[in-house]
Amino acid sequence: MLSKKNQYALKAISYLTKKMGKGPVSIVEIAEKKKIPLKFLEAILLELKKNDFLDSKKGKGGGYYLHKDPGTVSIASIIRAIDGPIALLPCVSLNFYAKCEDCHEKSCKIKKVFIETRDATLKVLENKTLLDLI
Amino acid sequence: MLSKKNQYALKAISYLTKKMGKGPVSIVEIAEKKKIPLKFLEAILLELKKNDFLDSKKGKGGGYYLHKDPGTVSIASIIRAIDGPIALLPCVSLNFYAKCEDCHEKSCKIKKVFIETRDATLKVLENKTLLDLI
DNA sequence: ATTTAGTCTATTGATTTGGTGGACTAAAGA
DNA sequence: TCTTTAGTCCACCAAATCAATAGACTAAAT
Repeated sequence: MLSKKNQYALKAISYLTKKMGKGPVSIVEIAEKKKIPLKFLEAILLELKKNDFLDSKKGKGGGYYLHKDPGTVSIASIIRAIDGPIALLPCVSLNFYAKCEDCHEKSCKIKKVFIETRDATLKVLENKTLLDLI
Repeated sequence: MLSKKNQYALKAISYLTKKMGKGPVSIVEIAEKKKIPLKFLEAILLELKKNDFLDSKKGKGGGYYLHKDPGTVSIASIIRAIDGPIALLPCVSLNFYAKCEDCHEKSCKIKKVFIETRDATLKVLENKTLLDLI
């Protein structure tokens, strides 16, 4: 399951996608509209900004906004930025690979099942973008 | 990602599937062969037994064994027994459904994406069985 | 009766999750 | 230039979960 943080992140960025082109949106507005704890959302938006999904403007009239073409931002990339691996096993993760100890069998059948699972999952998540959230 | 517990569970049950028909296998043997901490494995096997995946025999010559047709035991069912939900959001889980607060929009687009994801994932995990692990 | 092997309860240390509080900095506008 | 607005950064926290471990108990075989 995705963490609450990730669920909030998706709600927030989806909201910003809808509001795209209408100028920056304040954290307070997003928090109220999407019912997300303010300080928690603060941290989440900052993280999304550091991962280059969002940009922000300080001071009056400031806030966060999406600065990328929403059609090019995959849902998979957002999940990876917030929660990390999408694959169910470290040894089949494309972006967070870690070899599993004692899996000396050259062709681990467990691995095979989870590669197939990963591919099925990613086929959806890599091809869905922010546009699919609005 | 699957918990370590779940990874151990899969290794253990896969080992027992290979050894099927050859009588009970002791926890100690499984622990050594699959490099799983003994006491942790103990708890895991007990849980798998309580979920009716395994049966056991006490005393000398005892141990754990698979008592079901391995072709009928899906990988999805094992994951659910140990880690719980496979879906990425509570509100799209088939077996562990929980409604998400404040998702008053009748057709939540986020939900839609994750239903599709769930279905793609389950299409693999529901159709792979213990036979695919050996 | 002894050995073997599973069962049950409970505790534990480390890490992650889901937050909160408060000080600081940059920008706009009067 | 002062005030207000709004993002940034740091530090901390309680509760839950994870990954085990310890030890006493029970059932079966010889």
